[in-house]
Amino acid sequence: MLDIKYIREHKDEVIKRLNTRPGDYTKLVEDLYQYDLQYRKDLQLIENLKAKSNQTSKLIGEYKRQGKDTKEIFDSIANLKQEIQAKEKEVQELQKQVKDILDILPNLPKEDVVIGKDETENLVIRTVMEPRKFNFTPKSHYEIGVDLDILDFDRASKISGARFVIYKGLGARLERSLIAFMMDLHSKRGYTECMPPYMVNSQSMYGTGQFPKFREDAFQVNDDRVLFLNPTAEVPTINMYRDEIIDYSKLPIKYCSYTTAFRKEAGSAGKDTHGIIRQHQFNKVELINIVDRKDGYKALEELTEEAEEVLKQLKLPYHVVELCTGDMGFGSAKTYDLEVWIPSENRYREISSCSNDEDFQARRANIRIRKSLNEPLEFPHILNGSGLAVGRTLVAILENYQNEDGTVTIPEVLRKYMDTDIIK
RNA sequence: GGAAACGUAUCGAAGUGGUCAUAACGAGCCUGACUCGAAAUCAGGUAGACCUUAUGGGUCUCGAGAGUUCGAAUCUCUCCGUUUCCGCCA
Repeated sequence: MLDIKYIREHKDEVIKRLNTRPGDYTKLVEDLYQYDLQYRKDLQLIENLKAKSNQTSKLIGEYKRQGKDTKEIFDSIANLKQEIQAKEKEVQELQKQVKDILDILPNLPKEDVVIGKDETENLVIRTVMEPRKFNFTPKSHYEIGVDLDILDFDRASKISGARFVIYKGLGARLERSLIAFMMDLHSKRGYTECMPPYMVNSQSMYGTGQFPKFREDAFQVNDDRVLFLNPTAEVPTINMYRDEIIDYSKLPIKYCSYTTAFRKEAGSAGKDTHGIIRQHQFNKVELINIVDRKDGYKALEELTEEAEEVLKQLKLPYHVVELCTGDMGFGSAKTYDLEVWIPSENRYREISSCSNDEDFQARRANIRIRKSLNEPLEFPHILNGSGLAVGRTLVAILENYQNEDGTVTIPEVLRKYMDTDIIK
């Protein structure tokens, strides 16, 4: 959520910066500005009335104790009450209009982020490892997976429908090994391991920015209460601190959370229908940082390098892309994507997205930092990054490590987890 | 699943319709005094949000929401959560 106070004083700048994202935010921000202006005007009015009413009500108590007559006071208070009630509805309505707009405004892109309309204008920052030259035509991961009988799409669709898969045999073990490998790596480097709940409430979905705008992409569980399947470990991990005041000495807070993530993939019908690139259910190790606002961008570089370390150790070719304003997520102020080389597609595909949301989520989730007793509370910067998407990492391994005879060599760092050096 | 109790500040806890909500009483924490230093003791201080032409003034918050009332932490309803006992279960 953007800071309403900032919008009041920098309306035109806010419009200009938001409009570097897709869509036109001019009217929305102008409306917001007007609603807020009227809201504050009415709020003052009503607060004055309430002050008067509070004072008068106190008099009743005193008069009664002293045995005085209270009729006059009752009359004057009845009038006040009517006035307040009439005005209160207006104020609440205005307040709701302000909040409704604030809820759906995305974060301001950081000033230095490259301005562009979509992913074609993203900026490649660095490329690590040359893609391997194949002396045969590389197969796709789903061909490899089916041929080796480690991925089963047909039966998964019998059980659950489209966009589900069954990992079998060494496929299942590879997925499990990757999770363990990633968690081991990050926890050795200062991240606290975390396995949060897979079902979250709507306040949590609001706190990290999924709701209200992206409600249609969430799986909803309707039992005797309403819960949502975790769409990314970012949601439960960051919401651990919702409505909490964190002591400055606890910073930086760094978690690596492993969860299965669930997404409806609403609006991506027809995209990546083959294979496991885009599933309703997938495993992900997520890195979360909560840091002082002055450290946010240093932390973004470090977090990105931490995610890159996974690819480096697996010896997978990748590049780092700075997303342009047109391709950034809702809450992000600046994002680096890691894209891994996919031989069968002859291109790089996203395998991690590392963002600094600055105080956008902190403000929504009401997470604050106390530096000292006589300083006002501050919102921290909150960062998230995949470290990595496990299913897509498995895809990259199957494809990049495939051999001409249809077998797949296991990357060295995974062999102790896999207990074998080849899938055949 | 059955039964009951409870939700007040950092924690414990009092308050059961106005006179104690910045909030009693304990504890913790911070500052100062005493001390070579520490402990002990003593003194003071220890919410947050919002509005405001602001060395000041005001509104809101007792799990959340709604209701009754001139007035609600206190009474009523709904929801959420926690704990205990029984049942069931990995």
